[in-house]
Amino acid sequence: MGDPGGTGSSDGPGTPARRLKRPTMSDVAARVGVSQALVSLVFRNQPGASPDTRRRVFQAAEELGYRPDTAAQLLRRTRSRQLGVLFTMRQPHDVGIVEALYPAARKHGYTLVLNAMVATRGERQAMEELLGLRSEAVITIGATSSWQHLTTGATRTPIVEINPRTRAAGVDVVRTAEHKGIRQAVDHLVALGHRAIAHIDGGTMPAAAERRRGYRAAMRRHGLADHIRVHPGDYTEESGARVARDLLARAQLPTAVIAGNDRCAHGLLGTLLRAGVRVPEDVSIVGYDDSQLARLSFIDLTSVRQEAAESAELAVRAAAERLDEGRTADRDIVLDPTLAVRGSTGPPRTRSTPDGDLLR
Amino acid sequence: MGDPGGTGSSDGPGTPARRLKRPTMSDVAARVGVSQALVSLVFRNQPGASPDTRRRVFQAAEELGYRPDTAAQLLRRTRSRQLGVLFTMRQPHDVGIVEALYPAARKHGYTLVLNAMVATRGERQAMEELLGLRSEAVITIGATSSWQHLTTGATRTPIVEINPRTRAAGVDVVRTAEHKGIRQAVDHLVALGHRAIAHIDGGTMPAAAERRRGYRAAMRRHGLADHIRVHPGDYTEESGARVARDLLARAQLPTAVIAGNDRCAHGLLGTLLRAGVRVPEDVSIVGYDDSQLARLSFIDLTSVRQEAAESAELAVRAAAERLDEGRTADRDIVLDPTLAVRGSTGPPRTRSTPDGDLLR
DNA sequence: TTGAAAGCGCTAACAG
DNA sequence: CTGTTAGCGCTTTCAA
Repeated sequence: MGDPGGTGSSDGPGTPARRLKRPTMSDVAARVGVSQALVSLVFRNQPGASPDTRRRVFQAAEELGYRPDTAAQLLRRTRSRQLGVLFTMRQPHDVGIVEALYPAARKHGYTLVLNAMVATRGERQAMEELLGLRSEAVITIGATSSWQHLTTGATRTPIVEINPRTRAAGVDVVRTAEHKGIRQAVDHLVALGHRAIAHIDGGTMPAAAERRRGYRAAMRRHGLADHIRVHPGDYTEESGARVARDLLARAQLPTAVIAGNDRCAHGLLGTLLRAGVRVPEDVSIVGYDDSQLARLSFIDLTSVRQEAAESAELAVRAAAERLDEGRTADRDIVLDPTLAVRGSTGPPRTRSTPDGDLLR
Repeated sequence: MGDPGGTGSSDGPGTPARRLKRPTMSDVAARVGVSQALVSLVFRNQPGASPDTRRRVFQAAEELGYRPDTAAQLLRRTRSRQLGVLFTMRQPHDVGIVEALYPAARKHGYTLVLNAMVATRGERQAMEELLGLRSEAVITIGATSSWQHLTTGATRTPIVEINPRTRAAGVDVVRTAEHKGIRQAVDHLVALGHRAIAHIDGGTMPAAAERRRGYRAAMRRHGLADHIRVHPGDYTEESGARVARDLLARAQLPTAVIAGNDRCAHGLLGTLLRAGVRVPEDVSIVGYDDSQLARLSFIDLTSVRQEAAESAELAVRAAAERLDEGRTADRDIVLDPTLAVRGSTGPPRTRSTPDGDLLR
């Protein structure tokens, strides 16, 4: 092996990046003996070339190792048909949405350009790049809208925000009816006989405020206002673990806890189990997201489900409506979550303590 | 709010994608009263424009909402200075590498183009797209090299594979000395007094074969050939959970298990804990990757560490060497892992069973 | 069914 | 310091 296709070692060190030019459409055209424009036709599957020509074009392309140049296509085409995606890789549910975005985009005739938000590269810079790459619209997942000002002016790129952390005007939003999800969780626990139901919130994370409000409202609806306990947290395992340690240090545990998301629930569950607390016998736990984590056999977490595929499809559709159908009014799409009941919730143990009220 | 920047609602439905043309360099140039080329200079921070001109150019650009067009830059520039990244979002360690790739690329003057491998879009298609986007080189993470044939011919794009699943010629590889990692794990366990040390392998996943071989070799080196037990698995939590259930069904548990990666160890740990087995008192567990999972307080997994940042830096450097220094010979870069000792390993309980040998 | 020609928005080389 | 010129590789329109 070593050097297929080339007299090769004429590059020595000190010869930066002198690679053979990659073949262009004109090269293919020349080889077949047709015009370059016709080759373009063939590659775009447009009518107007004889079957024989098509065959010869493809064959020549193959022989030359020709590959269409996206930059040139993008530059010349009226539409890029690309959607930018701004996402984080650390939340399992967000990853699920990204994965679901691929088929959704394809269905609407779009292609995806990913851009991750990582610590060393803010949301803002990522958005900037996406816009430079001719994304016709940008879909953000769990972002903070801190780039709002970037997309002002005459050429406003449509933005669709999935589960945004903050609310912004002039964009489409696809989100979950968080209060309904939380209410289902509370209803489920109350139906099992729980009263002391605590909540670990998500601080400033996406949707955390609504989940917190939903929890309070649902508790009050059941006449359990006195049992409302909100423990500050975020969407990480360690915040769940920390709350677990706090709870363990107290005289009484609540009989049930609704975590801000699955990762937080995981930390709570793991820490409680380690301490010898049984789940759900001693404490019931509910997560949020119904991510892959929740479905693991040894975690088996009751969790509020938001369909990633549905969010993805609706987000792409919202973008397509602006782009292809000229919609200009903002859309606020709210999805109803459902509760996936699993093994982490069950009836509370009726304690034989003299004081009848738990965690009072 | 509703319609900032525009007389607005002249688009109605049925007017697909009629957005105002975005401003170009010429527009900026016209507004300032200089040539377009000069604006280009300014934006590239090249010498050759007066401070005053620069200021005015930037101001005009700001007012117009001008943003450089990447497609045009890419098309015209001799070099794209873009590196394609082919990755999966489901392995925590791989995500860590992607994150580390951003600063590494910037340091060498490159930009990253991400392309995820998801179920509905094979490795091959992802690689195809990356090449179309003018990536000067492609870095893959945990891939199978199934795209090998795509990059043949005269214009070979350099490929750097981080922790590949299969071995290929004509590419650079950055990988871990797996046998050393496993050996450290075995040494650590043996030093603690363990003899019955089992291994859950990773099937066809990246590096699994070498870890398996390394395990066998290390066990033999300690004269523990009779205790070699390889349980088939993969790199998911459920495979660890399944092995845990298998082990629990037997008379004797091994005193220690080395899992194929952290996710697998997590499944093993979680399932054993649920069954009332204590870790590390009854069973010690070692993971592999030292991912964020391993560091969680309630998991606290002894694990073989591979530095994501180091892999990322070396991969970018390998690409840069080919691109900027004309290297043509393949490189095989092997990193030494270290063992991060945490709470999931400890001395085995000396059992009071008449038979002195465990799991015989 | 095919071809010619005109650019997309920018960079790079040169000339003033 | 600034302007002119010539394309990058492709799509699009118009003619043949």
